[in-house]
Amino acid sequence: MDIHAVAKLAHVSIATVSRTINHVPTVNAKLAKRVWEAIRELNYYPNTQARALVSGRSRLLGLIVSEITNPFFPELIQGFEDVAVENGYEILIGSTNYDPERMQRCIRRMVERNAEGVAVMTFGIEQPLLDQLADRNVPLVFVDVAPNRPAISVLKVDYHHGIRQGVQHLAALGHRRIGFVSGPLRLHSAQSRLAAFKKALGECGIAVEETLIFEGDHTMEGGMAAAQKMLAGKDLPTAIMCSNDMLAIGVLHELSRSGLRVPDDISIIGFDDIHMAAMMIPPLTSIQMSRTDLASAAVSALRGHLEGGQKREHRIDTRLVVRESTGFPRGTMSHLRGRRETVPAAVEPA
Amino acid sequence: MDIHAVAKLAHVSIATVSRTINHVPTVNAKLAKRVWEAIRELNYYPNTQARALVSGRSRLLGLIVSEITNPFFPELIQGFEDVAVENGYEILIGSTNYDPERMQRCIRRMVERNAEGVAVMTFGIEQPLLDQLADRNVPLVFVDVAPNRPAISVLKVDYHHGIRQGVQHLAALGHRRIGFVSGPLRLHSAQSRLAAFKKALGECGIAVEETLIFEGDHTMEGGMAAAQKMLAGKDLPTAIMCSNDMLAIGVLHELSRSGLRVPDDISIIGFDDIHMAAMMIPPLTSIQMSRTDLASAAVSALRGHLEGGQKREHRIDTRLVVRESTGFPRGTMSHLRGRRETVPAAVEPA
DNA sequence: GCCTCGGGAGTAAACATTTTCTCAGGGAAA
DNA sequence: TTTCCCTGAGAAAATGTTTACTCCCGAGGC
Repeated sequence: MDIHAVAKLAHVSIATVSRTINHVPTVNAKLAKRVWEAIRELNYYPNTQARALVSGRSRLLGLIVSEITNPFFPELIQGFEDVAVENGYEILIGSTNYDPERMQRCIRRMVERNAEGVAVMTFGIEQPLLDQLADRNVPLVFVDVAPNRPAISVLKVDYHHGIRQGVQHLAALGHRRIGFVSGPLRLHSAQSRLAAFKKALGECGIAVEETLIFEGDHTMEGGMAAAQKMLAGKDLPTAIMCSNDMLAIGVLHELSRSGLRVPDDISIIGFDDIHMAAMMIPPLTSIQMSRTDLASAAVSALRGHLEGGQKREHRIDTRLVVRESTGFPRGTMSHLRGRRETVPAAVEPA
Repeated sequence: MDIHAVAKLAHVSIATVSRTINHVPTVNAKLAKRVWEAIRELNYYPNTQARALVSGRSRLLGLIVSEITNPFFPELIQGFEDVAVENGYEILIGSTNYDPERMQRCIRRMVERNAEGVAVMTFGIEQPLLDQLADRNVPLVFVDVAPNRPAISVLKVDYHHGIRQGVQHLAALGHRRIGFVSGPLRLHSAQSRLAAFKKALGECGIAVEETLIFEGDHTMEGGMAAAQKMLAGKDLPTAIMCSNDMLAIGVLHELSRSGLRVPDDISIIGFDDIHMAAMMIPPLTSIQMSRTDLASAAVSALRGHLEGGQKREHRIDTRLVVRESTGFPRGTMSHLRGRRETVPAAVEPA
């Protein structure tokens, strides 16, 4: 069931079969028809490794994410896969779990399998590890920040836009003490989000209070831990912004365990707007960063490098999605409670 | 940077390099050392496609899941990947989204890439589509049910055990009207879960009421829709069991939107025990089906076919994990509320 | 001392393609 | 009619491995 069988059945040479399969235009229509019929009849599939070997093109794109169990990433992977497959590429997934050793193995696998391009969506680079890829001139895409070399693109996320919308939303509701649960600050994206938050506070005329800023780790457990620390402090914030939705879910959970109500006692805003956010109780106000945009920008950046185009920088927007985890701060405008104009009415306790 | 370069640098033949890499024991230790040094110095990686081409082994395992955005599957993928990589395999992921056309493409990709084995974890087979794989004698693993052919294994999930525990738990709390939100009934696994539920009801001496059984689709939206239908009925159940956690989360969300409290008004039990279940408000009582067990059973079944072992059937356990979404039915034993002995005290509203 | 056996290393074939040459044949121009 | 060019198809080289086969050399047995 190789190309020779097809050639024999179609009474042509193997070269003609190959050309037919690859849609080389010089092949005679009549022969091509015979070839396609033979292919169908034999149920023939070209051998990918042989193709890759001789052509030097694996048609494989790598995607390295930090944590496949964070729902943000499956949504991203889905989009990435769809766009990649659409363009005739297969994808290779690696999940690092923030572990440099796993990262190392992922990269090794990408190199071994000859991935033609790799998207590193871990939101934080481990520079030395990636040299193996960069040294081989494998096109790369990063998020936020990237070494400045040829064949490397960056997806610049405009954290500031969405986060400012979030802070403005809180400020408009009357919040002045706004806490922040950050991601691990060694991650560039976590730093950017925190910086955007501080900047937005300034723009709203609110002073930054370092005691209201907690470092988490982008997991639900991290959110719980941060909330516990926060609750242990004496002067609670009236609203908390989180560096991602998983943190927000953890915070929400911990507040609920402590008997605090969201948004009546404390408002919460997440980041990413994962699908699950809308299902939380209360549904989580969050800052959306489109996974499909991110995915298609990543693929198109890689394709750019591979197929001649370029455009080294892509911009990704963020925007606030208001749901029911944000409301007026406790004690203010309480007579209006339940009649908020900016958010749909939450389910109030009986 | 191919094997010849290494051979040259180490002053040996390419065959010796190949043997060294593959740990063929006959190679002289001294030469092997020279080879390894050369490999390190050149930073050489063997070309996977060439290896695969000549050896006929791609060292690729396929994993087809129904929906990568359902958190159950990333957890499964994680486990599968870990075990596969541990055994020197790479994985190829396909997500069908319950769409036969996508399934078709997934299978085609698996065949084209020469996957050595494929785990079909869609919890429901599309028989004719899989013939392409079966015809090529690719070892397969299914969940619950599989065509009886050589090189095909089944992972039999013992739904009944966990579901019975769940029903018993509810019955012990005093529930007699227990609803069920099933998955899509064309999926074998959804049918099995429903059947196990009915059987367990019988064992607890509770009659099956068909009007309390709703068909969902294993998504949160499906759970919401089912809950809406349920709420539209006149005689509400006091507890609801769901065919997976996503449904349960949807139901929880919809009940909350309607002002009903869980577990005070209605108890809920999910299935799968995804990580997120513990973070819901209230934390979801669920029936655990271990992803890591499933993953390692799948890989070991495939390896069995590939490397000579066999064992065609693996058993997967399920067990109840009690959290706070289950409690006494409304109106009964209300004097005991807050003093349940079987469940940790829930956070009661003030 | 010679022959045989075997350990260990090298040579070359095989794997299934793509792609560059090469060549045949036909049509058009001189 | 001859020559040139062009179209289209086949032959063969090349891709980077693994592995069967060969070969050399040393040791041991007769």
